Amino acid sequence: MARAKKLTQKQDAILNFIEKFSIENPFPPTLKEIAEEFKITLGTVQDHVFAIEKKGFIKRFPDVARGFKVTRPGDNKTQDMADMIPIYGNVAAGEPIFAQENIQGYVTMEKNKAGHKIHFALKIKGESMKDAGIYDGDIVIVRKQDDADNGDVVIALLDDEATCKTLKKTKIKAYLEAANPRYKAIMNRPFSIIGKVIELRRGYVAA
Amino acid sequence: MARAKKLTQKQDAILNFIEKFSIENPFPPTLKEIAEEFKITLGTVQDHVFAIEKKGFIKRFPDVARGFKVTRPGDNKTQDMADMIPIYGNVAAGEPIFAQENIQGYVTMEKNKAGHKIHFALKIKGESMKDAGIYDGDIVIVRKQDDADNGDVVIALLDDEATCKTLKKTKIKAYLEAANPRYKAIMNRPFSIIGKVIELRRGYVAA
DNA sequence: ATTTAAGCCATATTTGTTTAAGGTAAATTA
DNA sequence: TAATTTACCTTAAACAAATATGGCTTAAAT
Repeated sequence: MARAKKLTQKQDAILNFIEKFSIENPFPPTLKEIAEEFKITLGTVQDHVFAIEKKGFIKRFPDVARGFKVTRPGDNKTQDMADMIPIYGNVAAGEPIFAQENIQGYVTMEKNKAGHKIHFALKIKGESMKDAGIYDGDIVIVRKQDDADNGDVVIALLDDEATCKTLKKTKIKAYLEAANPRYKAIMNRPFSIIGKVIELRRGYVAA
Repeated sequence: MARAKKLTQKQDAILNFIEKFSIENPFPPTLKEIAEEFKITLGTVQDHVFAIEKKGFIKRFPDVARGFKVTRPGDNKTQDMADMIPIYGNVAAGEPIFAQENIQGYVTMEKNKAGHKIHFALKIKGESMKDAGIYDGDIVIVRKQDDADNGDVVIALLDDEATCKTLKKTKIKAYLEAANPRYKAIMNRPFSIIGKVIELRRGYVAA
């Protein structure tokens, strides 16, 4: 079985350069540009690139200018670009949540292949989800959807206020549960789900 | 004032192709590839590309193969504001942490705040920081630095293994503390700090 | 009515980029 | 010890790709 061999130091450095270059520029480098970076000759770069390819870390497109593709074994994720998605502050009841004035900033997120504006972010207020590791001030990234599965952490609209809770579904009914013993479950009030939490982010840099 | 003019249908189609091609391949197309796609000649493509550039939707790099950059005047929020930083897996003692083979993926991060390659990300293993809201499988974003303040969550090198702990500093000595009563503080072993945790990310999408 | 822009074409030239083919030396592996 | 791998080199040739000219037609703008 073609097990992925390890790269040598030099090969690793060159792979690094190719990747960095590809991120900082809209295209991969040429062999010559690699040669210049490392102050070696074209022929030497050929050898290195060939070796790196043989070990399976890049794919080459024959006769194609800048024809590299970094294919780290075990990572099929195409890292193209990022989207900026808005962070909405938690607002008082009655006020519109998705208002332009309510945007507190942006976070970056890997671009999703399909949907476009289906994500947004929300700043968490309060301690009701503390036992699920979601703290006051944390930011959750939400995928818009009007239903979710049992046990999902969701953003629900409750009396016109957005709240973060765990969704519980029984055969009889659905309800919202906090992750903090000091809060009780919300059983008999109407709510609607506006999205599912797909990621949590917490900053440690002092405000 | 050079206001951004609108593209014609044809120009828009070509711009779209360039963008799509750049996403589906690791490099932008050549003029010839565009010509083949639209069944027009090279010269015609030159005209179109020149027009598109003049209207500010792409940037061209002179004499550079595949030297395109799509710069839609609308989404300046997208590209230039994010950096891709690598996620390193937690490795066994003795093995190099910052090796290419150890990169498990990438996360996006807002650019600037600080310098360039001073950030990396690490996947957390274990429950030792659970009471600080850092769970197994979470990803922490780390700023490289060899010292930190009392109370900072840091990544430390302990017997050649990277570990996430809270740094405690007394007048007498510095030590590492877990955030889980089942783990005791690491008091009398040598360690070095490799970075400070500045952000936490947790994915909720099913594995 | 003249100019400008949009779409097209063809050909030639220059530059960019990859590929080919050979060689040297030191370190590692069989 | 012989064979392989790594890391370099040089030179030439082939191919890829961008650029330079120049010319054609139609529709819209001044």
